Amino acid sequence: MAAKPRSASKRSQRTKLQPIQEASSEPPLSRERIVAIAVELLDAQGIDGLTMRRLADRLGSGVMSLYWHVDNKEDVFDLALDSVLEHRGSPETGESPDWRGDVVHMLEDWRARMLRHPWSASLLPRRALGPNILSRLEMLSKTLSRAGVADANLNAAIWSLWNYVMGATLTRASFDLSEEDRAAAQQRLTHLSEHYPTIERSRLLLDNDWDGAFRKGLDFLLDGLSPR
Amino acid sequence: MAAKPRSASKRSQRTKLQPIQEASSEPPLSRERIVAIAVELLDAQGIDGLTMRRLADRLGSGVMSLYWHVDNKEDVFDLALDSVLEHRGSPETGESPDWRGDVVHMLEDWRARMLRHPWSASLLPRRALGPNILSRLEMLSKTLSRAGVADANLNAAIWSLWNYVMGATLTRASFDLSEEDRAAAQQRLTHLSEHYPTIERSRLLLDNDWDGAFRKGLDFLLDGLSPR
DNA sequence: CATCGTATGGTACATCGTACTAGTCAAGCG
DNA sequence: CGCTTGACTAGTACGATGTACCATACGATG
Repeated sequence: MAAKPRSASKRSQRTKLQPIQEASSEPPLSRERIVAIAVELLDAQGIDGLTMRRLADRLGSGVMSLYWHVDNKEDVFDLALDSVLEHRGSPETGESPDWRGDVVHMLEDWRARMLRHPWSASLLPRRALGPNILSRLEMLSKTLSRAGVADANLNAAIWSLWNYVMGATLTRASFDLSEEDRAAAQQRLTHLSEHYPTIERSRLLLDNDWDGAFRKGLDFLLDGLSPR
Repeated sequence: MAAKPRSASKRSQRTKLQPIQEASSEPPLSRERIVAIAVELLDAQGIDGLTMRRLADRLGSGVMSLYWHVDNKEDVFDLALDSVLEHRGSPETGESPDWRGDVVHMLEDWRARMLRHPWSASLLPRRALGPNILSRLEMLSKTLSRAGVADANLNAAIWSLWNYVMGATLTRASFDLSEEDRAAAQQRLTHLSEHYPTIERSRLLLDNDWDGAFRKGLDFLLDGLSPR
């Protein structure tokens, strides 16, 4: 009666030997393979490009076979997101004297990883507390604590940095997707410069130095966070 | 042959008089009515609860009639989002001496509006440069400029605040939706306190004072932004 | 009366996620 | 050896969805 395993791990505990799987075509299905191909598909076709049928096609399997390894499509999204946020805890946990540099480095890596897969930003609005995220939060917490941030401010400080990174990534990803919209917006804006004179003058929407702006804003925030 | 109007305004220019529309049941369709009901539906049923069929039902119209007023479902989402972000430019544009208070007030209003419609956060990842957002950016820009932020830092400052608000709203909305997940996470975390000792100790995931944390983080950021 | 722009809505279709069901194959056991 | 069992694969089918296409209705204008 093949009881469908509960939502948790049903991954092959890889008993003795995998049955040779002659070189014919496809390796056996596995969560890892599903997630990997899902990410490929998302990278290539965007968020709407991922359908269970396409995923199965690319894996050379039947559609319903996926559901043995995965609960549903939501599950695929969650796994794909988590795989993008991968983070191996730095081995030198916390004796570097340059705490600011450490924080900046970790957060820039975080942002860069997500921007390499722009669809990940639009998946953020779902619960996302996988081990990778927790590990990053832990690193933040430890470093800030070490830097002398007061305990009463610690949580607020962590969330501030998290929020900033999420917002910046989201903004960057969505603007990147629609370069022409931005042009159109600036167009409209120039046309309506009577309504929005200040942002028109500062060319807010034409400024393309996203990385620089991210770094600068992060510096503002860290300036404010630094214990005085 | 009834050329379908281009994507722009086809809204009734309300020629002379609407044809009485006897009290039978429904007022005529209009963009405004569609958006209003869409927001109701989204509030009640969440993002997946909005379907064109349901929308038409609630409006007492046929499904395809919607498409006269609206390009497609994406369009409905965009309009709904914009309607949530409504912003009437403050009449006292910029002579208040308390620039910090002005900024905080506007951003808190922004966040509050979005949290009143939690689905709006998950719509953010799309291009969203409607007039309401532009108006808020303009206000930010003007106020910061008045406060003495250097021109070279102005754009970065604006984006920092924007990013922070977006991230904070997104985080808050997604955590709010899954209270039980948070409990489960903290459970898992307590269990794995060896891996995440610092955030376990600071009870990061149990801290419920979102409003306070938002305000505190905003203060950090504004501290860093303030010209020295 | 004829024509046209505005507006409405029914039918139909392709596509989606996935429930249900049946199948295959290897390992364990009598 | 045959039988069972459990891990895994897959075809079929169903209900839901967005929307293209088409027919229609009606007031205003000629």
